[in-house]
Amino acid sequence: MAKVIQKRTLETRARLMAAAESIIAEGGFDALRVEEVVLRAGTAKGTFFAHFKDKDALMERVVGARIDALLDDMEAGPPPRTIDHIVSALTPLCAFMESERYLFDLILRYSGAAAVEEIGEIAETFGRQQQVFERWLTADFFRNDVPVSILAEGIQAFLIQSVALRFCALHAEQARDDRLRHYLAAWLTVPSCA
Amino acid sequence: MAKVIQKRTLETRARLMAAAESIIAEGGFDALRVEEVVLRAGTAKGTFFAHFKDKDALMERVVGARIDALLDDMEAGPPPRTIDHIVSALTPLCAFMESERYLFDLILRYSGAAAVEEIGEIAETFGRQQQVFERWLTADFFRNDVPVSILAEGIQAFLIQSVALRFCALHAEQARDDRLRHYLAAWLTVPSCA
DNA sequence: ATTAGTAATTGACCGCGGTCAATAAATAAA
DNA sequence: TTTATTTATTGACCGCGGTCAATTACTAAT
Repeated sequence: MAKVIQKRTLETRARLMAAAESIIAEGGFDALRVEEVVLRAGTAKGTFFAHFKDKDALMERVVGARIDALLDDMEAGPPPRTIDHIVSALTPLCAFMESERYLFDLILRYSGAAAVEEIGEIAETFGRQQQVFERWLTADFFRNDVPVSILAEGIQAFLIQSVALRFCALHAEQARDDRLRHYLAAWLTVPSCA
Repeated sequence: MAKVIQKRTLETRARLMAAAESIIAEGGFDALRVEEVVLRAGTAKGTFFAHFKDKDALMERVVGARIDALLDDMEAGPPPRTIDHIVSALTPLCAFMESERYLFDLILRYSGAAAVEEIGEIAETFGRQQQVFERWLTADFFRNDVPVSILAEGIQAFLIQSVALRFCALHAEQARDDRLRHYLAAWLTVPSCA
């Protein structure tokens, strides 16, 4: 009862993915149109939806892969020892999320899995992110009066907040790194008892 | 050069708003269709877009008004003195944002003003929220080693995080209030020096 | 009243994501 | 090979948000 995957299927999917990547490379995520994808891939529109549940499912694939690559980099290095280290370790991920408004909204929308049975790629990356942060925090360079899981979730919250405020006309002038540094300094360290 | 506003105009807009409210009352924000709005209001489709820039502009009006009402309640009482007070003061707002996935995404998308010249209703409510939090924090029941503006932004971030994780299959089991309480306890108080 | 000028309304039309019954291609059974 | 069954592909069609040139309703000037 092994589900037979035809070679044709894989080829078609690869063509669709390649078409999508080329469109994104040219005009960004926001510019992707399903009709343009199938045009470049040389298939009918219906074929697209036979391979992907909807347009967002394709987006999740592409975006998930990008974020995974960024997380690979984060995991590669040693745990950061200072707030500044953390901020600079987070910079590539922030920059990616900030690169397009459409992208940021998409990531937020899928950061939580809608259903347990099918957790999307983007939601997976948020789970991974959580693990990376927890590893950083167990290295014991920061406060330990609060469970690392809570601290890690806080980093996630502040990361999103920092990026979100960059899209906000009321706060856009402030540098993202600065803001994030202030948040994390207050979140991850405890004022010395004088 | 005062722009003359015809009575007809106000009536039409009122009918559109009333139609929208009735649809939302019946099926939630997610169920609103522009075609259904104009049908109930007895106008043509084009009329809708003469009164609102797009569908989301109407949504902003309605949602903005609801959030404003909730903020009125928050402002009415005295500043909360404990974490538990804060959490319960935030509960109605959280419950509203959590009531519909579509609504939550909408609020996030418009929480930051896209352009300075036209700040939407929802973005306004986030500015007001900030002010309310800052007032709470200047009452001096919580940590004061960090500027109140930063602390207030943190509350906002944790509030959103708490609601977001409720929509997340990976974390949905935990109560929202509990999570928020843990965040805020770690954020707003400083461990005593023993 | 008549006319000129402005503001509001209309509905046919478009873009684009998504559906589905019909068809074709691949695979397994005879 | 032929037939039966599963799997992939197709494109006409739909839903719904949004546009715009044409039309109608209103207001002010003569």
